[in-house]
Amino acid sequence: MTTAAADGWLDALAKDRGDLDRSSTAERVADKLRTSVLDGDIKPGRQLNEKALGEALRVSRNTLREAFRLLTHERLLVHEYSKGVFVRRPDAADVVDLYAARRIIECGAVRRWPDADDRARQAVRDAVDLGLTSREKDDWTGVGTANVKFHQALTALAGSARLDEEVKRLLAELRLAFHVMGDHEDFYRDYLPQNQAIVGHLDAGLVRQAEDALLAYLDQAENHLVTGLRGDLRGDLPGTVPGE
Amino acid sequence: MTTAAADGWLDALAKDRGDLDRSSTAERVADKLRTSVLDGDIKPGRQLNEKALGEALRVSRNTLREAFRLLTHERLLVHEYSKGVFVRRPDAADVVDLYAARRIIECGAVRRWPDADDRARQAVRDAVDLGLTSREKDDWTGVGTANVKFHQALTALAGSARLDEEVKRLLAELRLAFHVMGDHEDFYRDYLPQNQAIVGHLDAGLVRQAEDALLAYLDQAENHLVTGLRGDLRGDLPGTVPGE
DNA sequence: CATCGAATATTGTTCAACGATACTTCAATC
DNA sequence: GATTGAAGTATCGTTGAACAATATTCGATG
Repeated sequence: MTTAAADGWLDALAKDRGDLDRSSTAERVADKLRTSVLDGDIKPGRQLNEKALGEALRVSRNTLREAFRLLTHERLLVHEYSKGVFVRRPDAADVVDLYAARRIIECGAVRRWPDADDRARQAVRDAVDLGLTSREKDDWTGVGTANVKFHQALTALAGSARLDEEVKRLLAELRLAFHVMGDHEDFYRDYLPQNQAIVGHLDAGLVRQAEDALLAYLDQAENHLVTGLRGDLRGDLPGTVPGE
Repeated sequence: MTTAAADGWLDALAKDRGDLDRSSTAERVADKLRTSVLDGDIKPGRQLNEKALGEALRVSRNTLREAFRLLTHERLLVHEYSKGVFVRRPDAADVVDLYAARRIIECGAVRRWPDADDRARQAVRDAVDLGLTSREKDDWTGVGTANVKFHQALTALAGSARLDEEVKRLLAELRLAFHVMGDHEDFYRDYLPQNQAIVGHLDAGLVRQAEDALLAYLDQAENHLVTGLRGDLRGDLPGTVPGE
């Protein structure tokens, strides 16, 4: 046995290496576009012109299209044949679908709290703590990201990387819905105490109550978004947007 | 109002139209490759040469690469930078991850049986019936597809198209695992009665028992696959495969 | 026999070109 | 005046070629 347990530094290197070969230009372009879309710099419904974007980012149309594929699969962009790609514009039906999925996944994951890995459980507590400290500093953006971390941590209780990926996609898509209805920054303010309560129940061993609290949160958040989107009845067109 | 509620035939047409614009060569190539991979015609671990495949399918490298992207996102192919794309070869860890996800999603969906749509419930029963008639005809391939349909129907109880898509991907990936361990065609034979039992419990209103039966099935199937894969210790190389 | 390095093969990326499709404009028709 | 139909324009879809970057093969060398 040359690969004894003592010299595990090889594995450590192998793990770090994962960030090295992430050098595909298409992925880098996708990263750039992803943040622009998620931050709301490119509004939902807006078309992404291949030629213009390619010239702006200094990449060829082909690589740009590969980046489009990546983001299309993440449901951040929609591709209409012979028309082009557009920033996704989720509607009320999408939000209902999204929350149906979240209910299944997150509640199922919470239920596995007793069987979950210790680090996974700690990550849930950490996410709530991060939200608390962010609130003390009046950093509401931080509260928002902490909330996302919280739900990702809940999902991770299930111990499936594939599920984690899917929830990541769902939450990113949800962020698009926020931008459609105009980005209320105070959205997460009311939900921090609920996250706290969920963790409290879990640490007390009351898994069922935690699940109910999570369900209540999801119902409330869904309702918030759906009513917000229903009130936003301007422009059914997927393509052009008046602004800019 | 010219578009009165009376003439809803327009909406019906609009719904059917969805199949018309699905005409991208990259997608058609992806369809072809997908069936080849899922049917086991292209073995897991095998590399897909761009030039050779492009000439065989009469498409350019660019479009072929777009097809690769699609299938890579479906986790049927893996892309190693500067080395090429290979048919995915799931290992035991993958199967464990896969079943962790299935447990969460399918059990959560089953639990929503009482709230589910009537057609969704009927689809579950139909899938079991299809399995029964296929078995009577000794059509074991049909039994296999019926089993897939059954679990997709269970998932559909949740009412989320996104969840349905994810489960579709999970099941496709699982099919790859079958091919890795050598494709036991009698795999589904033992599981048909279990599906029957699950539906029986559901129709009797015993949702909890149905969930337990589903869990038992998933444990059993996972174990089946994991032991099958652990016994298959030939070739860690992702690329070349001795055969052909 | 291990190592190094050249030759070869494959992938990564870009570009230019042309056909196909959708959108726009505007005239013709009822 | 509204609808229909026909150019014209802009964009996308697909291809082929080209070169750079990287991996693999294989022979030479010590």
